[in-house]
Amino acid sequence: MATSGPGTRPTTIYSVAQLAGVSIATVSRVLQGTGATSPQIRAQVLQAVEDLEYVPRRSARSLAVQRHDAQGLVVHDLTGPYYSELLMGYESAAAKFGQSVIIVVTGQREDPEWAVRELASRVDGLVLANSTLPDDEARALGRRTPVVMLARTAVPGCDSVSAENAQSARELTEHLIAHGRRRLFFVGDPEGSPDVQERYRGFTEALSSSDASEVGPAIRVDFREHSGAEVAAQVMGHVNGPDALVCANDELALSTMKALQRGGVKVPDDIAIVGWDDVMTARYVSPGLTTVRQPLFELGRLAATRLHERIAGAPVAPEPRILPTELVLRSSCGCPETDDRDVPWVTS
Amino acid sequence: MATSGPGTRPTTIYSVAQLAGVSIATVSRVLQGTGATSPQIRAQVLQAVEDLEYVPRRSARSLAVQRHDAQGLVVHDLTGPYYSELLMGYESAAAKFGQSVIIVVTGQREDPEWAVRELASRVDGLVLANSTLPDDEARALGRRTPVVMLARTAVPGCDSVSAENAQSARELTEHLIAHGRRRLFFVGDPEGSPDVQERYRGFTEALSSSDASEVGPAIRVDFREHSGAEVAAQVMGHVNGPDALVCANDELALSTMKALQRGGVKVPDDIAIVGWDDVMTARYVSPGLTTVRQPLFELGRLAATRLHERIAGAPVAPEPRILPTELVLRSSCGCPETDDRDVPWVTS
DNA sequence: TGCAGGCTTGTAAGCGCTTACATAGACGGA
DNA sequence: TCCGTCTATGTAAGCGCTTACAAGCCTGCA
Repeated sequence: MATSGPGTRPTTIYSVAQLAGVSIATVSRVLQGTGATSPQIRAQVLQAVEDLEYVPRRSARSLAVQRHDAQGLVVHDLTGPYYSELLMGYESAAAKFGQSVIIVVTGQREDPEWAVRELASRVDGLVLANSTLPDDEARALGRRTPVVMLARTAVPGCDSVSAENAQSARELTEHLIAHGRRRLFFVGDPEGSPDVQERYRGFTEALSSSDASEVGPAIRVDFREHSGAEVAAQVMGHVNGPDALVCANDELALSTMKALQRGGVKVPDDIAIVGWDDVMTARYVSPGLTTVRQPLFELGRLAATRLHERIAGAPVAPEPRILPTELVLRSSCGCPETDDRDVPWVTS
Repeated sequence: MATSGPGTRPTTIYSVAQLAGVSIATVSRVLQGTGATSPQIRAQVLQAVEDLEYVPRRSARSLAVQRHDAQGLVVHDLTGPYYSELLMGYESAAAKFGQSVIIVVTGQREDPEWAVRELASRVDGLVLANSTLPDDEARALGRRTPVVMLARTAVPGCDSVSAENAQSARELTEHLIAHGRRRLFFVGDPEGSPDVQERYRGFTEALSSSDASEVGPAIRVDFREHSGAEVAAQVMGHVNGPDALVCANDELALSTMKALQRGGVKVPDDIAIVGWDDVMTARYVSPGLTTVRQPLFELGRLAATRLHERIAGAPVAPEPRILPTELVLRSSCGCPETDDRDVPWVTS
């Protein structure tokens, strides 16, 4: 029974109070459940609320209680499977705390810093993913509002959650060496993101602590799919090229693999290829792509949870929280064809 | 030079006014650019704003101007590549209008309707994707605030944007018939979403206007990857099984294809398979998956734009806005191996 | 010199909600 | 019967911002 049509004044706490024959304070108390109220009055108020389809204005409440019940999530882009799952985890945790999430994608913004400041004024705290804001800006923000860093180098005064990178890179590299590979190259630009930087670090560490080969410079390309052709061309041009490629992510690994295969290179016989993220395609291509699975949903959830705690008054955690990752061995590294555990097309 | 530390009172328009030696009205006018201000005063104010790192409280402004400069986006889940791109398009358009976007994922909510009502109280309008709220609830919402329906059957009083489905389904089906296929089955549950319902309609229309075969019932399974094995088992059980499968989306098509291949069925020789969405995997598998590409980014952008117009006062569009889709022919339908236009691993 | 009229700035009244405090009954014990 | 106490409700003061309106100042013209 909405009495509010176009032109009618919107229903406020005053309309409800009037209809229920009580004061606005009483309405507020009934709705908040704060303060004692007689069952009689409560019923009247709730009835009026229902009749008018009353929903309190968020902005008025925020102004009064100095709280938004909302968290901000700032990411650079949303492409790839990476973010949808992260976002799911984030949103689901935030929902449990009764928090809304406002999302800002800085990638295409003309003025990211302004966007984030603006965001900060409508939330109780924010999560900053990598490649969104420079560290000093982040730190400044962290002084005024709770901030959690996501998959990015720790900043003093801010919490930090991320997935483990260097260790898995080391394992992956050692695994390739165990397969007899000796000329390993890293593909992707370590400057591009802290994640990749860590992966590159793990890669070089594993390499230099073995007698496999000298550590060559990384093949610096953009992380996106279109770089594959470029990498393949570069690799096939070598006289004594690599026999293994550690790629910064799966998109890069997959497109490189395809381009090499089209060029007549055999994977993994001639060149082994591995990546990061375990995207859906990784288990559909042939050979299956060996990669590293990140707990993305969990990462999102953790970020939301930590931010919520901070908003509730918890102190900044002294240590960054780092989630373990998991090697997924398929056959692009030289392992025998997968036995199909955990692939969805097999009934178990 | 943030003078605000923990414990200090937060900076408000009053602090700025005081520091600049003017009234709060003047500060507001300078910041809004409304009303004439002398260059002298303006400079003082801006200086103070900078010194204090002042950002106006959003809630106070919203309360005063009765506007949030925010849009709500309600989706059922975020899995798959579908939503990340849609979201990118949405966010980028909204950003251009100076709008924030607050996102609610109803999938795991205990009370979606409450969540959406709550959302409605902190935004100027909302976009409702399919499978989020029942129609009557949506319509009720549409009476009180601008609402745009996304990829969902039109609701009177609400705008509606979606991608074309029936037509492409018809084309896809006719294409398979032209390949000589005669026993075509649809895979996926038409009840599951309006999109799929439309696709099924196109499928049956094409079939009944040809002399290919009778229209069999759809193989009703969940849209997710794990259904592939089930479909394959069902299909291989037939004595005179299908020679073509039109799957409701790519995930289903891909997992079914894999499962069939593992069962010794040749694609496309024994059975042709097609899907919808053109996910990344579709161009990496062998044979390449014939599918339908939807303009997701554009769809997101359109939804944001339409909502913005509605918020600005435009009337509800009488007709739903339907974006065209595009057939992507690869070889799972029986076409010869793709010539690799538009695949990223080929330098052009 | 006086005053109309155009600028610039200040004053103050909201916007809708929460909440500290005041107030009015109801009840029980002295 | 009176008063202290407790409970249920109302009153009113904000929260930080915008904006209609008032007020002051300066310019230029009669």
